[in-house]
Amino acid sequence: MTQRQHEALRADAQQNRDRILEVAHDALAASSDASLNSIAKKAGVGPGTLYRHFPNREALVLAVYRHDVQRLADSAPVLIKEHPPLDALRLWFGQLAHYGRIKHGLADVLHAATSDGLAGETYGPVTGAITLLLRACEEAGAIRPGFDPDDVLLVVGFLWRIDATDDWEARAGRLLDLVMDGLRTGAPGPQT
Amino acid sequence: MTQRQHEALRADAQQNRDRILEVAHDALAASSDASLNSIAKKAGVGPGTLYRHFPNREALVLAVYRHDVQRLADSAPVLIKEHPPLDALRLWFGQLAHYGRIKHGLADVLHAATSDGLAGETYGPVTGAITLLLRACEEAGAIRPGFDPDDVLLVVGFLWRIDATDDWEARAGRLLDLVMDGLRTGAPGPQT
DNA sequence: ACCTGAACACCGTTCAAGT
DNA sequence: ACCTGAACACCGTTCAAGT
Repeated sequence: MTQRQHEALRADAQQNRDRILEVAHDALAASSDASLNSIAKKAGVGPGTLYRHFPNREALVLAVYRHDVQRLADSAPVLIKEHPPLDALRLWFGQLAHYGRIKHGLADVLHAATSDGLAGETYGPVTGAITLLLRACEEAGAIRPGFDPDDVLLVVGFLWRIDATDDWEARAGRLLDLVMDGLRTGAPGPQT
Repeated sequence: MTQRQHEALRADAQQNRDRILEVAHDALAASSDASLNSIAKKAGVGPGTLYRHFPNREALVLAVYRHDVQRLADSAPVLIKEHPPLDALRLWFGQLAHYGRIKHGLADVLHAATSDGLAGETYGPVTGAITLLLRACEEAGAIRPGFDPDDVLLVVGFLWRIDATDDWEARAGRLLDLVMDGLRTGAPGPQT
């Protein structure tokens, strides 16, 4: 279960790193804007130690959710195998929705990561999954070709901004349908 | 040009209020997360004075952008008169995009205001404008009926999250087309 | 190599004291 | 009735000093 991150950290450093991630995971789940100082304190390390491992909040959050993001991304090919492409896409969006709701802190970070160069690291798999799903749909002739995965993710970003009312699932469903309809073949070109 | 906000503030209070709004407008345009303390200082008032007029950041931002929001809302009926409904909707989205880009600080606040009860005050006109546009489109048979204005605004929220690259207009255009296609009549019901 | 924790500049927010 | 500005608890971040 222990992971060698960069290669051969000193034993105590590795312990600190793991402990910080563990604490951060809980703290961020409880409140997505938990302060770094408070996380450090809960982890029993000085603030300097936290900053040594994670130079900024974004780096920490990305590290915390790395595994979850990977799991989400990995589900894409599975869905494609088990469902028609369009259904797979829609189902994956559904997972994305639930995912983004629980790990609430991730939303902003994901977007921030898009614009910066560091897409490849943690955020890349998400783009990869969308690419895969879009391609499958294209090949089946179910959606119009030429959509950019990042664009699609940007549009679907509303999922993270639906408030936690009790009908959020219905709302998310309706809005996902709206987007799906926009992606589909059959929507006309320009004008009425 | 001076506005009686709540009714009969004392003269110096009114001056302070105006001055704060003026400074805040510039400061927020320069950096959407300018601190309230720094705004108070630039306005030449103590922090307490700022808090007396605006109990929190949200209240200040809403007050600052009140007029701009109103102007945006007012353009909706004009567009409807001058264009076919679907074009009007699309054009209005375009204005919303430009608007949201310049007054960058407003984006989050708008969303925050949606969930809280205070929609009516500053945010209401936006919903009103969308309602108007959607209704015109429905009556022309151009879009499917039953869309919730808040839902539409939520989806279109990606406009505020497109980064300020030089092709953002093209990107925004593509994504708006996507949404428009989802709204249109002609998009099939369920399934491939 | 790595950790500690005091320290810095700053944040939002409050409130006694003034006029 | 309104304003001032010191004060509080906290934030992110740094860095000398320790082991």
